[in-house]
Amino acid sequence: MSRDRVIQTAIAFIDEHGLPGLTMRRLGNELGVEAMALYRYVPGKEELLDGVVEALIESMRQDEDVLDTPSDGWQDFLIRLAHGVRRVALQHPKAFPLVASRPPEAPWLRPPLRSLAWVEVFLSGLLAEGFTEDAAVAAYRAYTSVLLGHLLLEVSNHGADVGPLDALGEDSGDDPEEAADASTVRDYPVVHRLRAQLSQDHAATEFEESLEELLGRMTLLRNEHSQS
Amino acid sequence: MSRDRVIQTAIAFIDEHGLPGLTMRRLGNELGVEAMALYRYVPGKEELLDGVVEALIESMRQDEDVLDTPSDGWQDFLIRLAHGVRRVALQHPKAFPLVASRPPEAPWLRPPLRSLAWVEVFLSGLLAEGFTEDAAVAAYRAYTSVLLGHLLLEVSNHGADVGPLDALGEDSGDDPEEAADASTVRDYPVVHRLRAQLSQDHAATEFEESLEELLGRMTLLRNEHSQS
DNA sequence: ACCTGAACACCGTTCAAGT
DNA sequence: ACCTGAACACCGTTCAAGT
Repeated sequence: MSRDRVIQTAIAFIDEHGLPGLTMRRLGNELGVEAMALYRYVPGKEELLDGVVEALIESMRQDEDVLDTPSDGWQDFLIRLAHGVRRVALQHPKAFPLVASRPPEAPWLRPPLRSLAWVEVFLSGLLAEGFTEDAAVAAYRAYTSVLLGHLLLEVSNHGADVGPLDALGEDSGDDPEEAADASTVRDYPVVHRLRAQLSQDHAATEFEESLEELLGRMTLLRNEHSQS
Repeated sequence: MSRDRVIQTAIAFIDEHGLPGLTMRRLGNELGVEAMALYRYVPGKEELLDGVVEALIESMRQDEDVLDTPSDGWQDFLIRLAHGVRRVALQHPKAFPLVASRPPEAPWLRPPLRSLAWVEVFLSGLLAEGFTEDAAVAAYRAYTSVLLGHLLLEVSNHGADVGPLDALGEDSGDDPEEAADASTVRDYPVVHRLRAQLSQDHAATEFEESLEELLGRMTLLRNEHSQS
């Protein structure tokens, strides 16, 4: 038993049962122990969740496709990092919203790149590639904003169920074909007509396009001299 | 007493005490009634929160600067709408994350524009302005993604405190000057050096810039013939 | 018609006590 | 050193009972 085992088990539990299902008592049970025993390894549930977030983003360190430092240009570097974050999000769709919703340690540690270690990697990578300090910081802000918006939406279309409360064994219930019941949709003719298009999943290509756009914006940033 | 009064009181309560502080029992108390009385107006806490989300975004209807239909071009239309959403987010920073985290009724009702009514307004506005159906749908996706990413980050730097759990009367504690304690920051030289820049708040101008970029992308979308 | 009291099955967390 | 039992102060929710 160790802090790390507690946190890894919590991640597995969230993946399987959803965030609202995670309980100190149930997590203890999963580990073959009473809930009170967990307090030896973690100060409380809040800190457990912070540990989960940290473990998730730190898990990118094991990802060989994510670089510590640019080796083939800053664009390649940022693309690899973005895909690394996306992989984490898609592997843990029910846990990822925690990365967005836990209060950050500092206002400038922005989800989803919210550890000092990764911010350091990001900024020093760009500086090494010729970004000014102001441009690197501006790039960090734009980058996190795009990743957060896209991944949160993508993940919510997978296993979301992330609200502050929700049943543990919730059976998905309604036929997906008629979610947001049809009688209401019919009152909105354009939505009704575009139903098919709206339901299509283009998350992957949208991600690539947003990323490309973002890199384009950064190229401009990089070549500006002053950044207000 | 009415469903609406319950929901409005819930919003005010969240604004003041934070999301984790909201409890059926405390909300009843706020209304001078026992918790059990609320169940006459709302089926449960889940539905209460859904009602809060709906009330928040529907409150934009009262906003005179937000148009129902484009009157001065689609760009003006979308800019007004974006500022309307941002105003709601900034007026209710502690409640806004609910808009992002409640499971959407359908996968194509994307936060923060997650009501049929507003999606209808959005899409029919763009169609009336010469967008093809595919372009309008693609625009909806890009637009929601940008708004969500930016506003969630902006709001989390205001009154966030939004995690699934948190103390009610949490005293903000640490000197903001030294959040994420300094001894650790010193281990990351670039972050340490760029501390000042990282702490600056450029949310408003970043918002305008992202929006401008987004509209630029949409102009291209609008002029394409086929959209895969 | 609207609200309440009492109860149920849960929570997170503390702490003295066991081994 | 590590875990447990019992307890405390809360939750959301149900339901018979009050007025």
